[in-house]
Amino acid sequence: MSRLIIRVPRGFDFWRTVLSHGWAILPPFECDRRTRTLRRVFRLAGGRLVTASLVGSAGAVQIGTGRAALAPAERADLRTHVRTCLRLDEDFAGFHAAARRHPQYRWIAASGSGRLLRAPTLYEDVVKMICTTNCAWSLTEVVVGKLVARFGEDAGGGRRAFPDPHAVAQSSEQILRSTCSTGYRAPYLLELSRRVAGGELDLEALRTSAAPVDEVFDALRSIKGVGPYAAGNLLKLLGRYDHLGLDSWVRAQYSRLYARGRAVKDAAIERRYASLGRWRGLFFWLEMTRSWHDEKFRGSA
DNA sequence: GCGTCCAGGTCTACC
DNA sequence: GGTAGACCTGGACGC
Repeated sequence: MSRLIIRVPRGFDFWRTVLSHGWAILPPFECDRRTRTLRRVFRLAGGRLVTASLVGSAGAVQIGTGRAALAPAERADLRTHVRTCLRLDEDFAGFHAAARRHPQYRWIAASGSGRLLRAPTLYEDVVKMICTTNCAWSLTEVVVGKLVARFGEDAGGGRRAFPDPHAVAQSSEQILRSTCSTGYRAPYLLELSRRVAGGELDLEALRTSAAPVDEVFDALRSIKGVGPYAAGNLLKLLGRYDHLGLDSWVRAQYSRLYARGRAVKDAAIERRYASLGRWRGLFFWLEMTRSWHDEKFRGSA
């Protein structure tokens, strides 16, 4: 059995990162709460597909690949993918220092919160984010599951990779609608996949871009189907936390927390977090989901 | 079982 | 710049 170990930054909490938002239960991610294992198919350099199981331990993340023996270059590639997904190379010291300056946010630093799980590629994150728009979470699960089942390459053992943009690009609106329940999002997903597959849109470059956040936001907004909500939340997966990424769920949560259930204008929510600077989107998300996390972690920290 | 209504972001047309 | 309506699906509800 092949096993790799990755050392993690001090204060890193594997399970809190896994459950930081809904990505962990969207295929090809699989989340086993009983064993606290995150599993998925990774596409390594050279195109080989490997199913890896990730488990947190003291100061490290252990990666198991079953019987698959990996070449040195493949091991290095897998490590890179895992580091990307778990945000291990992102520095949260500034964020936690900022959290400690606010009594109501000290729990964030104390719990090591802040890392939001992401996919190995921004293409996968964008596809999934489009699939969260204008529908219930249950439909998001259905659509992503069908996309992976229909277009994801078979990795053996009943598992599939996330679809390569070329595979989706060769499809059609009609097929996406009829086999993946994408509805009116079909042309958006098709156009996105064709632009990425054709090299016109270099999404991965945005992950390392030093451009001002507004430029990156505009680049994301140029993708059909990506509006303010989707772009704001994709920015968080790029390590830019300047936007709140408001949707109906967080609006409702905010109104429950601060307005006794009454509706609150977006501008008022924005004003409340404006003083938190470039981290405001992350403060906002963690605050809105705090009770959600407490339920998930109760008695199991 | 069937029909109707509604919620959920984004796009487009229009003012 | 702001607003209204369309887009599509699944769930809730009434019959």
